[in-house]
Amino acid sequence: MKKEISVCWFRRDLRLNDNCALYNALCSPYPVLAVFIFDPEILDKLTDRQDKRVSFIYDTLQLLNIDCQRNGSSFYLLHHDVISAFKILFNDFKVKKVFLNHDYEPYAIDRDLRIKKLAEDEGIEFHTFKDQVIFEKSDILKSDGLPYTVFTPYSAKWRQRYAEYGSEEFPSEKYLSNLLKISISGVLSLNEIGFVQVDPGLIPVNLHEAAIMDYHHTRNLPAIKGTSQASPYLRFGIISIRYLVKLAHQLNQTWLNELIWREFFMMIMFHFPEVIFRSFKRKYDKIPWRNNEQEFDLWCKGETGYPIVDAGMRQLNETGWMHNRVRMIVAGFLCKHLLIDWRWGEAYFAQKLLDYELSSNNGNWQWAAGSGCDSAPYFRVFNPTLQTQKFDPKLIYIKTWINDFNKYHLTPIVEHEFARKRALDVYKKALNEA
DNA sequence: TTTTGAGTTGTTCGA
DNA sequence: GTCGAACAACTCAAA
Repeated sequence: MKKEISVCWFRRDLRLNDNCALYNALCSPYPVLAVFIFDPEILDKLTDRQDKRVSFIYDTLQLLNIDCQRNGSSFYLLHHDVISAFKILFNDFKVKKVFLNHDYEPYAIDRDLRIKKLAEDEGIEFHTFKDQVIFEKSDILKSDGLPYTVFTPYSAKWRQRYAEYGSEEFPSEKYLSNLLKISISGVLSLNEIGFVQVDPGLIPVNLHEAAIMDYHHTRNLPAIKGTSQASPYLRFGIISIRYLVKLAHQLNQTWLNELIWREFFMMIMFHFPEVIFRSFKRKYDKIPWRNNEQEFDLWCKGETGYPIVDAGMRQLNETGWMHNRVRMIVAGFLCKHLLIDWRWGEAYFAQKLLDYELSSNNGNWQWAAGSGCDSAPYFRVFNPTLQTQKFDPKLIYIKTWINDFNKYHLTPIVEHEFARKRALDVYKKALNEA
C-alpha cells in the first residue's frame, strides 16, 4: 500500500521558513515530501559546467536536507525533465496534493501548466500560491483596469496597498514535524547532474539596521558595502521577500523602492512577455546597432580602457556580482558608447550574474538602452570619467578590481565625446524615422 | 473628454 | 565656480 502524501515542489523558494506553498502543504492532511527537480531544459542551456549558481542551489538544498533530516524527513532531489519527474513521484507514492509557489516567467508558466494537467488527469489536487512577491500579476492595476507602465504611480499604489493589507505570514517552520518520515538513500550528486562543484564565493548579506538606514547615502559608492547584497539570496528565495519588505518598510524607503522595482519588472514581464525579445518601446528596435564583436569581447573581458567599466566587468567575471551603480555604467557604455544591442549585454549578464533574474535583468538593460518602459531618456549618456569622480573619486573600487593598476595602460576603445555624439546622432535618426 | 502634471539613478554648455 | 537650460518631445496617469 503506497503512502498517501502531499508534495511540495520547490523551485525558486529554497527555504523552509515563511514559505507559503510549504505552509499550506504542511497544513494539508497528508505528510509532506519536499521535492526539487534539476530541470535539464534549464541546466542544458548553461554553458559553464562550473556554473556557480548550480553549486549555490545544490549547497542550499544540502542545508535544507539537513533541516528535513532533523524532522525525520529528507529533501528529495530529482534530475529528470519535469514530466518524467512527476510521473516517478506519482508512481512511487500515492500523491494526493501538489503544492507550489507561482513563478511568472513564460517558460515556468507553461511548465507549471503542463504539470497541473498531468496531476489533474490523475485526480491529484494542484495548489499554487503567491510567494516570491508581495503583489503579483494583476494585484496592482490602474483605475482603468490596465497594468501600470510607469514606475512612480505603480509604486504609490503598491505602497498604498501594502499599508492597507500589511504583510501576511506563513510560518511553515512551525509545522516541519508534518514532513513525510522518509530516508532517501543514494543522494543525487552534482556530477550526476553534469556539473562540477565549485565555491560560489558568495558575499554575506548585509541586513544590519544601520546599513539599511544609510542605504540612500551609500548605495552609489561601489567601494563600500552600502548595498545589502541580498540579490542572490532573494533570487533563489533563500530569503523571504516578506521579511525584506518588512525591514525596508520600517527602515528605508529608498531601499523599499528597489524591492518595488523588482516587482514592477516582474509585473511588466507577466503582462508584456514580448519584452524578452523586443524593445518595450518598439521604435528602439529601429536603432542600427553596430554590434562589433571585437569591441563586445573587450567589454566582456573588461578591456575597454575605461577603468570604471573594466573594473565592473572584472568584478562580474570574478565574483558573479557587480555593484548596481557600476552595472548602470557598463550597461550604458555598451549601448551608447559602443552601440551594441542591449540583448547582447543582457545575455552576458545572464550568464555571469549569481543574482540573474530574467525580468529584472531585462528591465534594467532596457532601462539603460532607453528602450524600456519608464527608462532613461536616450540623450542621457553616462560619462565614465565623471561617474568615477562622483562615485569612486579615490579609485578604491577601481583598484580593487584592476590588478596592478599602475600597469594599466589600455587605450580607450573609443573616445568619450566622439562616442557620445555618435550615440545621440544614431538614436535621434532612428527614432525620428521610426 | 480634456486637461494637467509628471516622468530612478546625467551631461554639457554658456551666461 | 555656479546655475539653469537644453537635450526631445512624448506618453502616461489621474483628476
